[in-house]
Amino acid sequence: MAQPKKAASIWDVARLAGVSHQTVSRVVNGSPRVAAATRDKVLDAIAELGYRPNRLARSLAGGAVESVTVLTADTSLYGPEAALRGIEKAARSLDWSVQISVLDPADTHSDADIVARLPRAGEPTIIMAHDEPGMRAKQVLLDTQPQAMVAIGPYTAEELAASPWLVGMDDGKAAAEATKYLLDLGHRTVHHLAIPTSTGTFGGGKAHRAEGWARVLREAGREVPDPVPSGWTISEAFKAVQPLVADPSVTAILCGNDNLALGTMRAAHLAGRSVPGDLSIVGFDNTPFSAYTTPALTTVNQDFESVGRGAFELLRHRVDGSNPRPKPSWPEPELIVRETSGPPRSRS
Amino acid sequence: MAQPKKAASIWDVARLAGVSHQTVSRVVNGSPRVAAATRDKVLDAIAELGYRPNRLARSLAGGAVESVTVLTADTSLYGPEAALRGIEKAARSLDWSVQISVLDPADTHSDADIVARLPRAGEPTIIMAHDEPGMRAKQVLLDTQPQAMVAIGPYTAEELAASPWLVGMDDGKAAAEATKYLLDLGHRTVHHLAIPTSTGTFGGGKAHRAEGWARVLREAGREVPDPVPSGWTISEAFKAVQPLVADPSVTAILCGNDNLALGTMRAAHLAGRSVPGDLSIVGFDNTPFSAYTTPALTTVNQDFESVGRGAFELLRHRVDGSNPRPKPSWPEPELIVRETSGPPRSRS
DNA sequence: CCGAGTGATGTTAACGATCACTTATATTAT
DNA sequence: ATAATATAAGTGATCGTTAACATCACTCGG
Repeated sequence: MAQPKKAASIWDVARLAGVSHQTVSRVVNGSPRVAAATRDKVLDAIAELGYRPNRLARSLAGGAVESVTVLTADTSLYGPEAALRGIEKAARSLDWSVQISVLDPADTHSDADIVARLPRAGEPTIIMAHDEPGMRAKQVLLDTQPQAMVAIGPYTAEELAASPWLVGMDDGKAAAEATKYLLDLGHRTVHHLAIPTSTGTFGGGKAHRAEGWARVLREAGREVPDPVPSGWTISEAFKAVQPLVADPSVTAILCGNDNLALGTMRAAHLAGRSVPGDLSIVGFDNTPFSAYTTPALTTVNQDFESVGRGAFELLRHRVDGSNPRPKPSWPEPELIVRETSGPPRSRS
Repeated sequence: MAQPKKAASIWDVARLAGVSHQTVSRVVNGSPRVAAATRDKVLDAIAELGYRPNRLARSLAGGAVESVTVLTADTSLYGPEAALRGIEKAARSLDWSVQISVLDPADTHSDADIVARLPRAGEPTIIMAHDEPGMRAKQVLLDTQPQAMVAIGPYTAEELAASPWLVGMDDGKAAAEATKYLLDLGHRTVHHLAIPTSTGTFGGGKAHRAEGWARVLREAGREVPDPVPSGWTISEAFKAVQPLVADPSVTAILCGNDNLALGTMRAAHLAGRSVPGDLSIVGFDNTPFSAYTTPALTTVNQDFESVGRGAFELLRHRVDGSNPRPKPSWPEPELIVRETSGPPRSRS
């Protein structure tokens, strides 16, 4: 039944309580310099008017910042989605608000476009830098407001050392482990169905997972087959992986993520190849569905939610330096062996 | 290399261009009352300083609103996530910004807590009202700022007529169709693995999908088995559905969403029941993975993204009345028959 | 040749808060 | 009693923008 008139401001509260607006501000912000009696009067007035501070005005006036903007390209991907969840949780616990803005890979964003996403100059920002638009945005903000940005992405130890604004996991190492596991199982080599690289064009930019995989094969003296490029979606993977499942000499495929693995399983099934008998499949990310496919997917667990939280903490540190520089702290990627991987069928 | 000094304001631009700040404002907002020469001067100054308007200040000053807050309980669910994507796209195309705030089902939010999520009183808000916290938030905002809120949720025709702030799909009808389909296939009855109801306690609140299912069974004069309550996650479904898959008299299960269906498929597999031979399974939502499970899941497609876009348009209409009252326009839910459903094995 | 109309700018006052001071009152020390 | 010091509350400026109104220089019709 509230009249849709207009919200109460700090002045309305002050008038009703018979004090100055500044005193109201003190009460709202929990200043100790206010008499108990006055505080109660103000609190009553606040309750009666249903007053609540306008955050916009607050941050305009130079109060606490209390907001983060997340720039991401693909919210339907499990990784970014989980990381976003982590950011949101961490932010909420401190009463920060979270804005999201999606970078559409379809349209080309000028640098100005990207910056225009932010509600104001210097807005604290977290970028999901796992693909081309994300990398682009990362670069723009790095040039514009390096102190108020953090990027989430895969990294190598050297990259992390060089980039105090980077948070993420060592994808290369995780991929290496998974590859080693398959080799130890007795596979002659391991094929790779790869997620798009950060530059969009395969072979161009960084591809941490692919690099880790290739390194292990090289070190083991095995043949390094050409990685097969795929898009992010299951259906793209399904199409891309066809030549691999059709080739009986392929006995193990490391997939760039669980979506790709699911597409691969389906393709293998339709091609009449049994998993893991004829073909071992390993995914990446430990997406919720991966434990419930049949056969259940062997994959690499990644705690994206913790990474998101870590990114938020780092950002907070960089923006106001209040909290101590947080150390990245989350479980290392870990191989979870389920049912889609096994030794190759002994040949001849 | 930008000095992290401080962002340029409209005054800085004005000074550099040798005009008043208001003229800059006119240029920025595309007012026609500005001489071409002046406009150019201002534009140059803007470019030189890298100026961009501060949205906070803008909306404080009574400018266009340009922001929506989305209140949701579970971003990991496909429906809300897709709807959020739709909202974000629609918002972005109009240069609105999107805030999200997650209602944690774990903690109990007081009404004040919920309102405190909003950056300011009267903030345009979209609520995902598919569970208890969402319904609660819906009610609070309905009391507080009915003009600036829209809820997304399942509805029946009557509910929609009564609630000009509601957007969503007719889940009951969709569930009815799926049930009818299974009955037509020859199943004696259809069991139901149900998502949590909007009040959290099963049997309490609305459960549109369950109602549609039950109605069809009743109308067909079939036995209406007790629906089996499940949580939202695959693992909860896997546990909850055990009695159903263990019972050989159960030949068809309508699942409240595709996650539950996946859990059911897995449970059926482990129980040694073949799908669809021994057991038909139908899901809900047409989650991306559903086409790629083996066997591929029969499910009900829902265009959540369009619903999200519709919610945004409706909100915009309600907030400023500028655009015409949008009519809900998106595809009806549609049954997609794939491989998990078929006629029951002829008994005896 | 002058008042009205028009187009391009400038001026001032919000918007809703915080911050840095200043002032008034109460308490304590000398 | 008086100065020194806390403590409580008020005043005014400020943040970056927009809205509303004021001003100024022209042009035009009578």
